[in-house]
Amino acid sequence: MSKEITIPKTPLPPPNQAVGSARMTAEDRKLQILRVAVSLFSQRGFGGTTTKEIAQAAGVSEAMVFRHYATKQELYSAILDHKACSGDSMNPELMVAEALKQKDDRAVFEQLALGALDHHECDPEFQRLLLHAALEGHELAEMFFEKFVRRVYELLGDYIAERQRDGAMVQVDPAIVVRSFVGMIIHHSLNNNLWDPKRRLLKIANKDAAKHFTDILLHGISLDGESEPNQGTTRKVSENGLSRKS
Amino acid sequence: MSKEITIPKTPLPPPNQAVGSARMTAEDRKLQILRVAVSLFSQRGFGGTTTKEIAQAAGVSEAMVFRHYATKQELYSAILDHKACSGDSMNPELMVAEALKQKDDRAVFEQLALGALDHHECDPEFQRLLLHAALEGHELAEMFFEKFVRRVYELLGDYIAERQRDGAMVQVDPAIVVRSFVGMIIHHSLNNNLWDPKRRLLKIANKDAAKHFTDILLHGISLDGESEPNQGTTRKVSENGLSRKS
DNA sequence: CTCAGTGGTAAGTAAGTACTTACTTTGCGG
DNA sequence: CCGCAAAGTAAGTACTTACTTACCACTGAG
Repeated sequence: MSKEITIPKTPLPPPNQAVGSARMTAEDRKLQILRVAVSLFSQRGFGGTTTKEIAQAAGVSEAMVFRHYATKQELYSAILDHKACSGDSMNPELMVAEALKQKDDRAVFEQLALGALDHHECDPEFQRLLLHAALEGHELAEMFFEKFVRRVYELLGDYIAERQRDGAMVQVDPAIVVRSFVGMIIHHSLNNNLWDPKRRLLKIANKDAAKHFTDILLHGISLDGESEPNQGTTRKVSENGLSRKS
Repeated sequence: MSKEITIPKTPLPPPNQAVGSARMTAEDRKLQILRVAVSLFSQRGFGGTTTKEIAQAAGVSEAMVFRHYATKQELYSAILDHKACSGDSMNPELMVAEALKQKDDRAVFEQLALGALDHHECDPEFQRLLLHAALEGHELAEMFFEKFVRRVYELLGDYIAERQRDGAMVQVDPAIVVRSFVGMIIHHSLNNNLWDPKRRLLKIANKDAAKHFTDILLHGISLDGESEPNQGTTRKVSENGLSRKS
């Protein structure tokens, strides 16, 4: 079935010994090993990466890897810890605190989207690593979910509920609104990083993407006024648990 | 760093020899091996699954696996072929042909969403398999992208462009609308299958999810009429390349 | 200089790994 | 019942894997 296949085993970026093979302090070497391991694990996953490859990529012998990390597992965990905890933009609250207070819907969603898109763009390894971890059932994926995803849902969910009470948004389960919006963002990043890195389907700057996603979330794409019965099926919103003023 | 971790190696569903260890025809056994391999590969990925495990799960000796599939790669490819080509609902056109002709926007989007959600729900292995393939850079992922994803973008994109010409939708790049909508759907399935199988964040029937996603795409969540300057920043739609009759 | 400590390695080892070979069992048409 | 092909296996092979051991080389304080 289909033609012969040999898994690419992408040709291993040339041994990273630029200036690296010169003697380093333990700390530096440990970090360097971690960094090349990040790159390899994110490309090939845990099971697909060998300690030998890691050592080669770092320009040292395998024994050095094991001097710094007792086991391959420990190295993997160290990576995920490092990525998840070195909290650069790991805090959604900070990113939109101002907008939240001012109840500036557009700013809330757009800033959040832009923050996420930029983060995924400048650190694409993170998303791949996380996916691998989730697929392999690694507990660090669960940790990320609990510590980050959950908080985004609470933060945004609460805000939406508040705006609904203000009469500024339609009555839908806030969770589904969050899921919709997060879906647009994550899926877009996933396309850029994994499925379509060449941007064959859609090439757009993060800023524009964030704007358009926010537009769609807030206002949708239909132009028909509140009347204009297009099909009879169009616009029976209230049947779906949605209610709208007009 | 963090506590000791041993990758789960989920305890291997008990040797699948229900009645299976009785002698089977070559054809049946081949299919059975393929089926258990699907399950294992989707759980552990290609690199994480051993041919021994596959044989054990199928209740036969390893040699049998290699009688039916010359190499592990061939087995993997056979699986992806099988999944991708056994075109149950692999054809988006069919699912919405009627609605497309009638220009029933709601039906187009809602039916597509429901179809995808149902498919992912009743065959969760497929999504995992595909993700593994994409992460590992397997060409079958590329094939899926070309044969399916691309067609969805063309189909939906063309439809949206048409509706824009009809004056029924706002002028945005159709591709970004497609991305938004597909994002909601895929991300929702991914949550259900991978991140949050217990539905802690959002528990909702596929039918309802499809409806709500469609609602949001078509009409958004804001209630402020076309006027009512909420913040000054809210509603400068036309600046973003969006135009709206109003 | 010396000599201890640190950064580094060559060359293992035991347990896997994908894949083979040579052999046994089983069912079935004649 | 015979014969024989197809279903099935036990026990390899050649190689890789994660991890170790025992040893070197450089450096800088005394």
